[in-house]
Amino acid sequence: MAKRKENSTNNINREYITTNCDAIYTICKIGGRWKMMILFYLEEYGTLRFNELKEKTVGITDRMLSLQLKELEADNLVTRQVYAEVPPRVEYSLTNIAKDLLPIWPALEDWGTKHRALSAVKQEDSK
Amino acid sequence: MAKRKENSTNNINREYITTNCDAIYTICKIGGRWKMMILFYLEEYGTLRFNELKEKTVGITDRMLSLQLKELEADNLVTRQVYAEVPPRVEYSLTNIAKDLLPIWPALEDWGTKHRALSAVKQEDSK
DNA sequence: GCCATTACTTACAAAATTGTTAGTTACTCA
DNA sequence: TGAGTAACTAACAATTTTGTAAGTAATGGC
Repeated sequence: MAKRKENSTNNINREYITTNCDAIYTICKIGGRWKMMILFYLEEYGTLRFNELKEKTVGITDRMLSLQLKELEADNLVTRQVYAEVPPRVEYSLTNIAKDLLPIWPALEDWGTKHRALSAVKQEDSK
Repeated sequence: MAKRKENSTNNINREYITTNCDAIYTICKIGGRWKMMILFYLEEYGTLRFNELKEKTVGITDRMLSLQLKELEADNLVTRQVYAEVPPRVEYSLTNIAKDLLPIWPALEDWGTKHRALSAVKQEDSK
């Protein structure tokens, strides 16, 4: 997200919706293109440096990784540890509240798996 | 979503990610601005007409409602019943696979509630 | 014939997100 | 002196999503 126009209808609608529904609020927090992948890898490895995340996250660019990490940090889902070295070393890891998301993951995956299978069947049917 | 450019990096990344992670796939299916609200109201009322959905979904326009419903239908989350009357009557309701999402809802809400509370505290702290 | 009704669609515009390319910083090591 | 490194940032462009405003169709009732 770049800065948003405070008073655009678009932004007003988003605000209204996320303020009134905590489930949508949740989806918004993790809905960025690369966010769930980042969370996933941080969960798997515990702590990762910028470049390590970049290698694992196929297709991501420096810029997007930086943006997504910054948002995750601002949302308190990820912590950023800077070591005063040169070249720099920066380590990212999950916060506790981010870890609280993990139990929901399997349910999301299962539904996705099921839905995908169902869609595949429908595709076949319509041949 | 309007039609996508098949071979844009943007689209390729999305495809790749959603193809390789069912949890992200799930989030994508329900991530449209108004989709969760629509699903929510259909769950609450069982069946709703276009205009009924529009009244309940504060801020939505005809166009957006139409778009979101069309995607939900294409994704098999919503069924569309047309009655051959004039003026037209069209009724929307949830499919079974959409209903399978409902058990995940509370977990999403709880996390959102918790995260929001935590953020509020942080706001206070930094004053 | 004219209006009202419902569920849309169309053409356009604004806003938000994502991607591309080329830096920058500050220090270390050869 | 000059290259190399890690973790970024900046300027810009493309793509995607969302919103605005104005129509359309078919029919019943006046």
